[in-house]
Amino acid sequence: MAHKLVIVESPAKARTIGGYLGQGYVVESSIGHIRDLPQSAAEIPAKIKDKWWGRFGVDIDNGFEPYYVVPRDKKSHMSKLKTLLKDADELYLATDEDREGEAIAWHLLDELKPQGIPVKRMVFHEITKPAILAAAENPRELAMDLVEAQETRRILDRLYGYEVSPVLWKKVMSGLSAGRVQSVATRMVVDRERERMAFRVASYWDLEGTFDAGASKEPRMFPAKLHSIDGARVAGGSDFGPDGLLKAKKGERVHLDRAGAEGLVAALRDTAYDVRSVEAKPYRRSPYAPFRTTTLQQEASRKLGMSASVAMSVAQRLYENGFITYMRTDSTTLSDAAVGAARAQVRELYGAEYLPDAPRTYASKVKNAQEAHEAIRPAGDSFRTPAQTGLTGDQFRLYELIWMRTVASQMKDAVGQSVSVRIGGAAADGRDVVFGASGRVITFHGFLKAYVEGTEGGKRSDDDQVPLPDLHEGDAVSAASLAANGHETKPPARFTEATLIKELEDREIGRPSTYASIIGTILNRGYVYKKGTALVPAWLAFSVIRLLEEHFPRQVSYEFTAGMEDVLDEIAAGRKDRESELAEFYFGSDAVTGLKPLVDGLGDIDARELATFPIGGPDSGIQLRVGRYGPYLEGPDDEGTPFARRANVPDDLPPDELTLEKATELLANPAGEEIELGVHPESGLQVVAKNGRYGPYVTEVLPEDAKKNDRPRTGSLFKSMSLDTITLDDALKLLSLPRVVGVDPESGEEITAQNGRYGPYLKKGNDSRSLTSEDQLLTIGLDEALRIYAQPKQRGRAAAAAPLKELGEDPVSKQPIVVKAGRFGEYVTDGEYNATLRKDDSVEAITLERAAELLAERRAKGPAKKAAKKTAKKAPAKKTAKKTAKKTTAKKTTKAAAKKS
DNA sequence: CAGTGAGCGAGCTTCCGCTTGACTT
Repeated sequence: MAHKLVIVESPAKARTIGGYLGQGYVVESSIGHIRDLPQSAAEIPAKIKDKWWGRFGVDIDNGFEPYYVVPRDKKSHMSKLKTLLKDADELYLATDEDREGEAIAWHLLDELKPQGIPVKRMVFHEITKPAILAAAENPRELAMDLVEAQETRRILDRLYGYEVSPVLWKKVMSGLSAGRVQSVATRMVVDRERERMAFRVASYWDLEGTFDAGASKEPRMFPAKLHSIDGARVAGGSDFGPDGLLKAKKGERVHLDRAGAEGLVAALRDTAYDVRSVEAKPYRRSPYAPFRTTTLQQEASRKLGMSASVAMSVAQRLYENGFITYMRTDSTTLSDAAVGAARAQVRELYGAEYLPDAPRTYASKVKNAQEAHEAIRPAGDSFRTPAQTGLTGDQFRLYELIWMRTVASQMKDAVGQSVSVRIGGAAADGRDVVFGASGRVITFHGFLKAYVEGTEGGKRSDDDQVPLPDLHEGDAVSAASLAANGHETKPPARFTEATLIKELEDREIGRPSTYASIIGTILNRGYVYKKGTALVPAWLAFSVIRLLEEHFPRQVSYEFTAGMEDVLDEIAAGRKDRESELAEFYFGSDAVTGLKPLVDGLGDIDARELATFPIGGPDSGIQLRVGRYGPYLEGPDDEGTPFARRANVPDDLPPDELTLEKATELLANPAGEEIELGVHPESGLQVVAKNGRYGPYVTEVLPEDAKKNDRPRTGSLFKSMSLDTITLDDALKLLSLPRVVGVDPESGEEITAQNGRYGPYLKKGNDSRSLTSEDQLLTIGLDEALRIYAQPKQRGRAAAAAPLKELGEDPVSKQPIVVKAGRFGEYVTDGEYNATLRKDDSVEAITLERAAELLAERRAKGPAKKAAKKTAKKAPAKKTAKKTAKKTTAKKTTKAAAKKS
């Protein structure tokens, strides 16, 4: 039976639209993008693997032509779509009408290759029956310029991420990442912390009083704050800069200290006051726009305490079950049906007096908004109240929030009056002193009756009312009480998930579908960690951001994405082209330095210097260094040699709390967490257990008068031991290592047993043998040791690893294939070739077919053994080369340092 | 950052955006 095939992006949307279109249409979804650049080495097509640009999946030499692949988990879905297309007499590409949606439509076309049937592009911005029917009636052509713009974005992000990340692997730490969005997000967090570190606290005092307007007034008492003295404003928090100094010129502000404030209180003891001025202004507040992704995330955080990712997954469930419209949107527009539903609900719940005459519309505040969807609102042509939904828990609370916000957006303004009053009097010493009071009275609540936005950090909320008595100029008032209060200025607050997302959106960085995952990325990389709701940058982020700022300033500038968006708009409009824009970004032009020359010219970045941060100024002799195992401090030892003593920095110590005082304290007690186990019966020294760079170990505490070259004995805990359970007995055994097992009667050499980097082993001169268990270190006797030495040195691990699984015979080599565990993880081998299991494989799930496939791939790369022999010969040379390279870098560093000094 | 004797299957990390289940517990 022939039908028209309609493809949208989301399965939930496909269900709804299928209902609207009815007979004759089959509506399916693409489930997002269906193709992408190859994500990892395993996905890169064989024919481009050897090209220098192969790892990007983009033919940089040939117009930046992308190589797209259908990822493995999308293949079955694509064959499903192909099957549906076979019986279709028409294809409607109904993906979202934005840059990404247009690209998905084109990918579908390019991959499905429909033969001999009409293909139409169908677009709509709201999922209502009339809108869908109208869209089906009025299809358009694919906008290829828009697709070009999307490809430019995609390729630029790939070049950025895959070119800059490896720089970090080499210079900072393996596995790190950089990207157009995540690096700027990280930079924001780091910059905020830098501001906090540079912040100098200012302290200031003021006076607060309760004033009495007389028995006839209601309210009779009201609060007021000191405003000015002899015509000069009293300095408050906002008058101080981050340097702790007054921003205003002298004379314009009075800076009160404690003595000044308390003196003024005393001088005002008998003062009579009168009202100097009363200024009333109308207060009017319009409702907030309906939710889009970012505002929903912010309010879910402020009011419901949900993280961005939790809010999104709860919203996803609401969407899939038909309670709300799509939750990843940058639009605040409501469909006509939604406006009607909201207005009906206002009339019903609050009455006609809360309903404005005309529907309210909200223009998008987001500059690069693509508006493919509606605002986030309750679904349907009439809204269900939260109680009518039958929802519970988080879904209920989030639905209620969305429902209230949507209804409130169609209500009248809140109106009232705000009043500002000045009260003056003369102090005993003749100074003229003015207090100020401000109040707000809301006479008509309007939308505030339904919805009040949450606030950050104690700011005044929209519906706060502070009533003042009805005062008039010249009225006499008295002070019922006066108090001097001390205050300190506060550094700028750290970002939270919600405020960082807001900042990113304001700067046009990131998209609704990615805001929550951006936070996830910078948390996962260890750039940032959470302390309560605050995002705190790790020292690692300081290193990385410093490198990026110094060497990729354009790419990590806050304006980079906004500039890119402008270019993409030009491409979408057909005024610029992909190739020349990407060429400028990658190779550079007269105006900008390209990414490739930047990366190629990085030879002598001094990784050491990047990771070093002076504490308390350059002359303190104390610095923080970011090492492979986390941050640590270097400071002067007892003889004053700078940077000679080291101490760990606790993982959860925020950078702005690492002051010179704190660093000195940490250096004075570098021990960290020590567990005292008791006294060594022979040496009389205290034995302690602690965590070190190589894991938990025990050691002796040397007395204070120990010579400088005295080193305490140490020993790693066996794997069977733990810091929680270790006893003094265990520790004494560990400290007894290395243990002399005996003397080889043949050579006269001593055989010792000890623990090392590769586990327990025996040592006789330069000849070593691995042991199978750590306990053998304590128990092995001379006879057994000699027996071990009698055998030839084992290749590989001491015990030949038994195969984990036998799979059967390889179809090509006719050899049995087995799975083994190796140093680099599990692998399959037929005895000649070895192939490591990929990410998606597991020992349990692997089949003979898959193993044969892996081995075939491996074989295709050429003879491993010959290659291995070749490299074995080459290897020493390579090592030497590396060493020389290191030396050269070191020399360069010294030169650079010399130049500087 | 406690200190330490090999000889081996290398292979891969990473971007941003668009979407859901697939897993396991």
